[in-house]
Amino acid sequence: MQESLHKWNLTPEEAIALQRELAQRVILQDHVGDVRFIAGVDMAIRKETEMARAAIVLLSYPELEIIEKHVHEEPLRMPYVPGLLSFREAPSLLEVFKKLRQRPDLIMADGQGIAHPRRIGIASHLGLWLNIPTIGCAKSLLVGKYNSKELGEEAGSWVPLIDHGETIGAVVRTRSRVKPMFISPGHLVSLETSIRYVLATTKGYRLPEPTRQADKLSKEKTWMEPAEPEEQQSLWQ
DNA sequence: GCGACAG
DNA sequence: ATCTTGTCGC
Repeated sequence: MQESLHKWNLTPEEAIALQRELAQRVILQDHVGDVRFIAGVDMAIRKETEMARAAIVLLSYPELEIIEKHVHEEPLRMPYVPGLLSFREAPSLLEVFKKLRQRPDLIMADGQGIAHPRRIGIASHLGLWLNIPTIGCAKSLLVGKYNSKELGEEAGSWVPLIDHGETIGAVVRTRSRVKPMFISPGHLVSLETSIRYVLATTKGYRLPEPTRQADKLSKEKTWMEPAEPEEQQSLWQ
């Protein structure tokens, strides 16, 4: 069962205050046991219908074979606000997580872990809610700086991502001569272990398999029929 | 005041 | 994130 940490329909000010509280609970030491199952989560949006589709894929490890895949569709709840992504996407991701029959030992999310202004990106937030180790696998930078000249062009090379003197993640070349990924611990995992699992689950593509498969599933063309206008409602306006 | 800004 | 066709390269 998921313990309800808090409600989700908050104002931006309330959400930021909540993040400051929750960030204090994030654990950056490894509490990763035997890893046999890794889940990847992602969400796609259909602008015209304002529908969201959350997707989760469970892979075996180290084989990386797909064991389960599920989606959950619902109307968008919140607009996108930089720094508050989890309030837009996490509720849907938690819903689709409920469909898993096998509890994952590790979760990889599309977005930041602690590489966030308040050190609680969507991966950290999900980890706290589920009490499962999580890793943030973002395709672009939110905060922090890094030495791009020191980042090698070959797959596997990485440099630390630093914000105000604090190491908050790593910029990782998952594929040779391709734009790097921005990796950061979410919850219950160290940066070193985060990098290790990202590289161990990357199979010739820029995105590691868990996130790549979830991304693919979320974007599949077949969507549910749009709801009739009278049963549509914007929950944030 | 001016940019920057996960997805 | 989404919109949107072809195209260059391994």
